[in-house]
Amino acid sequence: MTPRRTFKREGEEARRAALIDATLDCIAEGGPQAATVRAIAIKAGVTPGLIKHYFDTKEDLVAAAHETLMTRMTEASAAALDDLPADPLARLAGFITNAVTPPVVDSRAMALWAASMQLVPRDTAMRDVHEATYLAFRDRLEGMIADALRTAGKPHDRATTRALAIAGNALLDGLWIEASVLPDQFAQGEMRTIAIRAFARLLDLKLPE
Amino acid sequence: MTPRRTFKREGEEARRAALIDATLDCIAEGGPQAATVRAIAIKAGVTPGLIKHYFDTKEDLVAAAHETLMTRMTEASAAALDDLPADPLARLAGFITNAVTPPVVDSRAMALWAASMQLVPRDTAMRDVHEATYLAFRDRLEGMIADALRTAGKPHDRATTRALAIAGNALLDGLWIEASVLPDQFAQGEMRTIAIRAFARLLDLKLPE
DNA sequence: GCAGCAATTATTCAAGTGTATAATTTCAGC
DNA sequence: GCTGAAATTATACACTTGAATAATTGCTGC
Repeated sequence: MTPRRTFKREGEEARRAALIDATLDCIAEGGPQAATVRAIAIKAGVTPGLIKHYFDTKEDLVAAAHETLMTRMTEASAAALDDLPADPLARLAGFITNAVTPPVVDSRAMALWAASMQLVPRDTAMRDVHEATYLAFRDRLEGMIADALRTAGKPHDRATTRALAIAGNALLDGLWIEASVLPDQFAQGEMRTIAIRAFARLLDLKLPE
Repeated sequence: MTPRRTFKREGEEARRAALIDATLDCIAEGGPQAATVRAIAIKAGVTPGLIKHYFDTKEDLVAAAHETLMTRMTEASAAALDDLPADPLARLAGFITNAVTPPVVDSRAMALWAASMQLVPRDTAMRDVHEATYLAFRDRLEGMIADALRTAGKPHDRATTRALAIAGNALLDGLWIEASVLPDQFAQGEMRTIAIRAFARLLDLKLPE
């Protein structure tokens, strides 16, 4: 008889995290259909049965994975804030740069994001997560836009900053997508320049390039 | 014995189109995993075996479906051009409006688009299709931007119009996504106003609202 | 060190998957 | 009307899927 495979006990949190990471890896590499319980288990270094132990159903695991993904994206953009300068104009410029250059720009991240977006229209829970994530990012951008406008002595009422944040957010999203998916279409540093100048014209401000 | 199901012969083109439409319906409703040969066949009103007759493999059918989807999106934006006014500023404004309002804004279309985007990073054929589609749309936008700038007597060299087209395209994409996915976040007509004003500031032009 | 519990693996199962092949039916050309 | 070829259906199959259950193992508290 082949001996039963040896194993080590990990904490619940570690195992759940490992399974979620494995799920995201599978989806990134082969799409949702590649994220089978067996493939996930192998990538997590575990047998399929364990999934059932930590998640009632595979659907639960996939949902947890998508929620984790969105949370991480939000946290990543928040963490980058700490390294930005205090001056509102430089701060906004740094924020924009981060959004349209690696490592935020990344084809794997964009594939995962697309997988999540696909679920949003038909899954209420996913829509709620997306809505919260979207608004959190946009609100942060709106705050920085308001600060930048105030510094420059420009009007910055709520109606104006809201509209500019919606447009600015859309601009960053669109640039992020294309930079991630068609990197060869853009020269080194071109995206950054385009993004900064577009924001400068959008806000009618001089932003440090 | 239950009698064998009666059928009618359709032309090859009609059947292929029906199968492709059925595939897109399945993906839109339940994601790629819902697009099984049986589900597709039922929706197309045929039996699963027929798929094999028109497509060597299911993968071929799915690939054809995605290519058709992208082609249709391009054609839809091209068709709308014919109904636009000739005046460059009004024409650009109309083009922008189309991109951020129904029927172009549509959650089903956005779910399908997300499904395609997910494939792009790991499927060269899909990337080629996406790249061609993206450039076709962007070039069209660049032409309209150049016309609008010329009309207004503003500089419109290639380097400038290229950067503005990349940014404008990203802006429209981002707004289209959010309008499609979170329609409740925006008041009636708000997206249109935001898009027009954002373009006006981006190009430093007065666009008809 | 040992008892017992929970974590983990192994095994099993029914349902669903894509595809290949055989059996029929439609329809165009004569 | 026949006939033959092509379109379509029906059937079969091997494999994968998610889940449920049983068997074992690692570990904590004593």
